[in-house]
Amino acid sequence: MSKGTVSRALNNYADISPATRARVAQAAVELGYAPLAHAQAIRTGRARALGLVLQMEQHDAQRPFLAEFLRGITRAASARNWTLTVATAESEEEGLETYERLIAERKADGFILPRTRWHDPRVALLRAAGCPFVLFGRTADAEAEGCAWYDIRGGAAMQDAVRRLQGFGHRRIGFIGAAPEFTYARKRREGLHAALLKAGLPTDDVLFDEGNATSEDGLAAATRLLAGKPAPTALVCATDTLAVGAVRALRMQGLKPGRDVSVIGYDGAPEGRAADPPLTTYAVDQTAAGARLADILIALIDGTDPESLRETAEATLRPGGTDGPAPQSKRT
Amino acid sequence: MSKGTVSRALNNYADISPATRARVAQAAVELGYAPLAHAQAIRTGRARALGLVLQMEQHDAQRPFLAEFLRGITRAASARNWTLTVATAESEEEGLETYERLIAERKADGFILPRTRWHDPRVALLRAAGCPFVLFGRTADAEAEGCAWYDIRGGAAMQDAVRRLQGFGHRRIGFIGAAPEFTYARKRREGLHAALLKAGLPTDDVLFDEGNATSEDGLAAATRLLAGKPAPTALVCATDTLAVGAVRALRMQGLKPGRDVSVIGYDGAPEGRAADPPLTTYAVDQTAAGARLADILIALIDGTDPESLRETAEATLRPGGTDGPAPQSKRT
DNA sequence: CCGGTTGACGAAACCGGTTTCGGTGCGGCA
DNA sequence: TGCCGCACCGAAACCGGTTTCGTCAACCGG
Repeated sequence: MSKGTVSRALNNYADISPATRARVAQAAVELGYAPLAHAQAIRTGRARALGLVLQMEQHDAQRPFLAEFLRGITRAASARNWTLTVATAESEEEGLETYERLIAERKADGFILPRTRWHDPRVALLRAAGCPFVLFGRTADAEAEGCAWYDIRGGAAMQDAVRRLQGFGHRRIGFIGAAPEFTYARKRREGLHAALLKAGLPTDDVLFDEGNATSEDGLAAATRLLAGKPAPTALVCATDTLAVGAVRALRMQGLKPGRDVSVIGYDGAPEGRAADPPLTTYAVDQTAAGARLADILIALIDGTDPESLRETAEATLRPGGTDGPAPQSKRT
Repeated sequence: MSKGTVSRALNNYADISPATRARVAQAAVELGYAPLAHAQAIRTGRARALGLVLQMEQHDAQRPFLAEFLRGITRAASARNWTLTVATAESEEEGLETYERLIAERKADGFILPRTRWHDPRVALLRAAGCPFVLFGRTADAEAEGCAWYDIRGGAAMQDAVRRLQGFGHRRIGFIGAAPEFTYARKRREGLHAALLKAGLPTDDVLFDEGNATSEDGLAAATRLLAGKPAPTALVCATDTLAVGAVRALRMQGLKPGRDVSVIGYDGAPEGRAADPPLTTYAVDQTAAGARLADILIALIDGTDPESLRETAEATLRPGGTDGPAPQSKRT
């Protein structure tokens, strides 16, 4: 039997009789034969590999759920017999070089772009290289540029947080935000701001403390916000990492989270769940996100129209013990 | 110029004149040319890809430092122009199947085996397939089987912990261990036991609580140990995750970590560093480990003798606030 | 001045698949 | 019976590199 026949049989070509196809499949199992991925790639141009470049910034908010994220990607990928190629970079320049190298060597057929920035240089690079990619989050002009994306509507979660806190009787709500060049930070801040406006609650600039990353940043920001007069009775945080720091700030001031001051986080990070009391947060399903991103990217590589590959999902409230009714007596 | 010449020029063959070599290199830069990795692989048999299969057990102690570990691997790999292929598996069976698939398709030239078990089925599988691999940790017969490895001497850290606690005046030291089928758990337990014996301190069975994984397990184990009579004045934990739970157990009993009971962890996990007070722990440099593992594996694939590719490193003490002098008054 | 080496490169085989193309055998129809 | 068309499969080109082999020119010593 010629190798051409074998190849067509394994690839389900129409001009192979069912009998032959079965015989080939049988023999493949017996011999433990599987076509070498790179030998296929040379002709098809498909390495059947997704690419993921992790930018290891000093305080990578993504680290706690990296494992879940990878799990989602690789599960979806291997279901279609694809694999994941991971690279890391210490800086933005190195990151861009890494994309170029992976594209040039064709180590990956397309990329998942985590932690999108509002103006993201990776988009221009990949577009120029003609390399497919899917955004986790969006950029300022993702729509106009015809990008595919998967986005968790963090703004909606912030609105829900405001509703929840308002229901608890809170009126003065502070925000501990992250670096606004990241889309997620920007969207969460905008969502909170809009919700406060809509609810008729104060939106003083002094209530918004942005540019934070680490737990220590969260502690410092909470300390600043609580020093305001009047002080907010609730703090909404852009990430759980920040929220953990904020809770620690409360403790240092002898305040009880959930009673004296409410704290709500975002992410659903393990350190929040394990904290005492557990953090009230809007949890993101990172496994599902990774899986959908992989599916979208593979569809994109297979030629699907990017405009039809845009999905959003919601973060879901995971009530903990760090929020509750606003204190009646005015604290000073 | 023929493509054969170009290939030899780029691969530094001896029979290419320096002038031609320079001209080719120049042209490659100008045209932005880089050989397609899979096209090279077809002839050389090298995909220049390392493989890493993560077994996503329910409570994967490795998750907190996965990012650092990946960083180390990919940094070392890309320095030699290799990449990393990552896969995940939900169970051991699925893990073994994943190795087989990756080997059959030659998506990876070799594997890094994290979280080695004392009797590890992956070794037999990879050995049978003739696929190079390096162990992070060792197996029972790694030496006899001629395996390459990189190992952090957790047993030595445990010995150091005993010395440290003995210096603080502790005599009755408990151990919160992990599942003993994992090499790291076994070695840490053995190290502690040996050190206690050597120091002439008690080694009652009741002082050893094994098979724990999560922070909740650590809490429960600490509660059990502290209920013993006489109760230990110090707890050494196989992982920081367990130690965090142990500290919480102390708090629930109104005991102050570092004063009433000392707790020492192992790993150097971020949740321990960020805890209050910061956890005293033996920190492992996961980035360095990943980097060395990658270097070793590449050397192995290039044909170096495995027996010469065995390295060990030490965990380093990172003093925190959870240990200190033994309480003078006998607690009941 | 000439034969033999050697250095440097081109030509072509090769890697293991995919895809195109052409041919064979068979059945159906006139 | 003869012709056509179709289903099916083998042969060969092709993908983009690597590696082997052979050739040619220059250079060397005698």
